[in-house]
Amino acid sequence: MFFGEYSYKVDEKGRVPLPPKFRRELKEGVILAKGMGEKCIAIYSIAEWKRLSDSLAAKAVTPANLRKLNRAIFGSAFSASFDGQGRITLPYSLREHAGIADTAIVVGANNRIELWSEDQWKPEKTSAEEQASQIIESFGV
Amino acid sequence: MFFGEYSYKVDEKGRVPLPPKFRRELKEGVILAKGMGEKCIAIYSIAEWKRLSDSLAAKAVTPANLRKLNRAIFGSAFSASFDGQGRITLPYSLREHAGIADTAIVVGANNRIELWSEDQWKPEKTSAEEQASQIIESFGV
DNA sequence: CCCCAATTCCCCACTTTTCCCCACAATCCT
DNA sequence: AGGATTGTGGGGAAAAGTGGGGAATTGGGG
Repeated sequence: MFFGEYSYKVDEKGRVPLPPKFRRELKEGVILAKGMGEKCIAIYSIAEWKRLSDSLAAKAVTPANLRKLNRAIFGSAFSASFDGQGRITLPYSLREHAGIADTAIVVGANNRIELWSEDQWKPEKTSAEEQASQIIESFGV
Repeated sequence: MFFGEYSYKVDEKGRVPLPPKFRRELKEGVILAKGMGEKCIAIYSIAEWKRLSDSLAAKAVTPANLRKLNRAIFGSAFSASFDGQGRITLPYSLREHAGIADTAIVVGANNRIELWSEDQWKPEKTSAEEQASQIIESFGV
């Protein structure tokens, strides 16, 4: 389970550290993927990635459908592992998709870690918090 | 279950003690979160946090909705544990959100502990007491 | 086929922050 | 009154954040 919000520098080589608490759950490496629907990078543990892609594949009804799905899912996914300093290297295509230049906001989101550019994260954060407090108000959690 | 109101110093490192009575229920550590809607820090036991986040996540209707909700819930949460002196360290972002500088008011609120700055707490306290007495009146407890 | 350039990967180094331990004064309980 | 617990402060060791260098690898061009 991942939580918390952190800010890290991305160096010229596209390397970014993850919080130590996250690393401890990800010793065997990670899968990087485009954030589906959002302009961010999604990071999964290997196990979680398998679970996700399996459950997605099970939903494909026709073979053509499945091939297309596989292309979308696996085509934008990369595996990565940590260097001695606890950093992973972000492929250029993903950095570009998320608009990440020299600073990355690392957000724990339960079963997933997300990387955002500062500019994209600010509005997303406020709108997410608005939605959450609306739900709290109306359902009285 | 948490009761009472206490006042503690927050030192330069952002550490704050919790009342011994609270600590005894929280030996396995705590989850710190933003008080949604209020300018305070909310503290939960691990078990209570899981219960809350699960019941919130259950309210999401679409996958995009759930992703956003997870961002708000998990993104603003941090885990913390006690040092040998019974203190926890408050992340800077949470201290800032609550406006806590060198003094924290610790308030027991049933399933939750809240940390307030002195300035924010005073008006909140009076308005909470007013509302409480109104509610009690109208329900005739 | 060989060589060179560009990239990737791994290691090293430095600075800052965090974490854990120790210390002392005040308070509470017996 | 005395011992144990609690509130508060600080120091030092360890870890984390950041930056860079050089060997290994890859790909393309001569």
